[in-house]
Amino acid sequence: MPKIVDRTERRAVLCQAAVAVFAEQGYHRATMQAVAERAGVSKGGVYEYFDSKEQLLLASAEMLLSAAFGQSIAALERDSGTLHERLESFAREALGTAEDWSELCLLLLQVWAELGPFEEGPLRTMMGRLYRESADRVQAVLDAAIENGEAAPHPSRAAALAIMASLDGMVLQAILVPDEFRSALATGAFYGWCRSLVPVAATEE
Amino acid sequence: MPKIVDRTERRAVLCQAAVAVFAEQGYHRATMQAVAERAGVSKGGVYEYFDSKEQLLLASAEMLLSAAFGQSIAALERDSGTLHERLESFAREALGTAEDWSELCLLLLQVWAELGPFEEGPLRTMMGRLYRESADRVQAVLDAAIENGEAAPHPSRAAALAIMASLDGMVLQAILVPDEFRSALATGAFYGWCRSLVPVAATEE
Amino acid sequence: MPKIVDRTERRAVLCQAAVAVFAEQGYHRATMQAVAERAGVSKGGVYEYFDSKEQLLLASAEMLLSAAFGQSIAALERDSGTLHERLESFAREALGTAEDWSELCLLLLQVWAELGPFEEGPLRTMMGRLYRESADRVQAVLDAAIENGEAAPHPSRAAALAIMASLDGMVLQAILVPDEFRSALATGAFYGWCRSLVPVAATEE
Amino acid sequence: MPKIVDRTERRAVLCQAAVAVFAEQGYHRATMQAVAERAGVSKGGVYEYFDSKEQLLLASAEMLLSAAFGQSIAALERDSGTLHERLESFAREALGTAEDWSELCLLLLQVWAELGPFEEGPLRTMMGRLYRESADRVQAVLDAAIENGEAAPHPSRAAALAIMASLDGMVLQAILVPDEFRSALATGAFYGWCRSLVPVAATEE
DNA sequence: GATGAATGAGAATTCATTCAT
DNA sequence: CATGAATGAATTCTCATTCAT
Repeated sequence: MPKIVDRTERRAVLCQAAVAVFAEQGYHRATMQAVAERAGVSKGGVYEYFDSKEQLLLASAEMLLSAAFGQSIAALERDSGTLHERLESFAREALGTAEDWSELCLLLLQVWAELGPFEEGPLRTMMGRLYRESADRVQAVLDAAIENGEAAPHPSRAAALAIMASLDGMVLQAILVPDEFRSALATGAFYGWCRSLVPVAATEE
Repeated sequence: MPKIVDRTERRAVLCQAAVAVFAEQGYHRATMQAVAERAGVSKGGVYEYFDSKEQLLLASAEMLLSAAFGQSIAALERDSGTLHERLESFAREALGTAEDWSELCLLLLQVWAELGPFEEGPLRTMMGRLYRESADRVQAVLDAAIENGEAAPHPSRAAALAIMASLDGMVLQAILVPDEFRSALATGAFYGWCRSLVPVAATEE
Repeated sequence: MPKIVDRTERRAVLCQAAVAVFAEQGYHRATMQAVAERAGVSKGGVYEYFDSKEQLLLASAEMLLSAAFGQSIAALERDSGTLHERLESFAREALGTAEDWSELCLLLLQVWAELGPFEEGPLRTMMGRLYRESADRVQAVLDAAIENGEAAPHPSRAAALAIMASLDGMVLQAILVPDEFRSALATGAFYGWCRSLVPVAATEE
Repeated sequence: MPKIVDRTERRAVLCQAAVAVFAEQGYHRATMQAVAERAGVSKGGVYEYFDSKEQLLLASAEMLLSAAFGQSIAALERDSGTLHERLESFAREALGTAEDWSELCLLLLQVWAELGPFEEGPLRTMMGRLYRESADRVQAVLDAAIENGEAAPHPSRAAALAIMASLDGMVLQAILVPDEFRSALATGAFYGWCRSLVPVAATEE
């Protein structure tokens, strides 16, 4: 009669611990020991659920990032509200509040550093997929807005990528120049950028 | 009479080797041995010029990044040409050609990952200073353009930070979704974003 | 259920190995590798029980020296026998037999060399405490003997320190001029010195 | 026309520097660099005069110790004064003043630690010779005193070795329990021990 | 002779991973 | 399943020694 544990649940707990520790100490400086302790399990226990540190990073990153990206883009895909309103919601969701955001930013930095210069690798694949999917969804929203005349016709892929790029640039500002980041947040700067990148239809102005 | 060596020159050579190796393998995976070999010196030789791996990263990053940032922003600060022309030059300089750019991007990712969540640390200080200085110089250009009526009055700090953020976001695209990056480059997307972020004066249009 | 190990027992085994290796090769020449091999564990295994080589020396020295000092002084503190008899027992215990003694001497030399010129440091503290405690106990025995008239009244602290000093001087002779040491041992020289340093009461002679 | 330097003079300067550095930092922690700097020469320069660090220790120790031992024993060998007076002079010379003494003690500790458990080795040979010569000279003084009736007949070799041992024990106290050492010095304890170890002729008392 | 840059053999220490219990 | 003791490869950094100038 083996102890019944929900493996999925357990993996999630470990991922959360891993995210916290990796964000705090950096992926390479963090030890499996530290992750295990944070999760309240033994060092060896982690290996019941993940084959290696690398896989733990992969799973942790995927869990956190797909949730975060999904949530913010969902705000853009809502049925209700004008495009501008939804862009503003998106900006608010994406940048969120300082605490979670900070952990997310720090983990992103760690993941980015692990991408490496080569095409291969599961981390690249996952991150690339996430990036493209996110850009696709943003672009779809923009295309729909162009379709129904809310936005002026413009290269929507470029705009989508510009929005993505700005968002990532904000990640860095949050970490590197937090005071500038906070004031940009307060003045709604990121939302403003999104707006500038998406020309509205002439009639709507 | 000891062997004559130009210590500054020597440090530069080591930094170049370090940049290449750190970009290629990642800061933590790279060994001092590998850097030394790349530079054509012995393991111990590196320590004649840098006290630790950390200091090597700091010096390497500072050397590469201040050169790269300086060069591209200089294009923006030129006397000749319209603001738009200079923005385009800036974009071209900043994104440059694939080879050097790639190394720069990869090193940036490594440096970002080393920033850590704490306020302290020489790497943070250096990077923060570089970031602020760059933003300051971009902003100064925008302010001058507003002054002489080339650009419409607008919050220039926000625009400067938006340009910086977009640029950093491009770094990531270059590594993470290189095909999208290349096509964005081909269509002059980054330049377009800079333009959208800087509203021109009504008369000039 | 993890492998059951008695950590205290394990530390003791490692200390014994460390004592042997440090005595044989000298503290600085000895490698952690060598200690580990002597103890039959892997290099990393030592670090499960001691944080550093320095701490290993500290623990090893404390274990060996407190045992050795304690044992010999205990012979002096016995209830039975005259002061002279107990001084002789003490001398015999302290100088013991060649084998253990030699290891003890060699380790002492290593520890002394690590004391350094500064007041601070756990090794100094431990050794200072051990020295004072030993001197205190010897002095207490002398005071008791003065009290009950077995020994003539005399500065007992000075005598205790003289005995300690002579003993340490013997350590050096054992290593440096072993033949003289052995003949001094054979003629009971050290015991004789102790006697000369402790004037007997007039009536007892 | 080679620069004329007095090699013997130069060696002496280097030895003095070596003594200071070895005493201060310990033989193994001290670097040749540090010794060279203290002596005001270049790192490579030391090797003009000594083939290795080990030889530098050997020469330094011999220079310092033979001078120190010689000087104090000379006080014992003087023609003028009673044995007791000369014993007192000896004690004063040997323990000297705190500063020089401290350096001497610290170097002794370092040398002792380098003796190693084996019979061979130039350091052992030198130190053994020095020890025996010193003991011989002390013994000769005692024998002469016995001869002329100043001291009672007694095993003079044992007394000489006891004096040597006590002296070495003082070295340790000076380093390990400096406060006890200083008070022992103030009360003339060491001289007292020497006296107890050398029974005077009955008539003299 | 003197210099100090360069070398490279080591040594302490860390930590992902394994596996006996 | 879970534990945590043990492993050992890998890495940073040190420093005695050499040698071109």
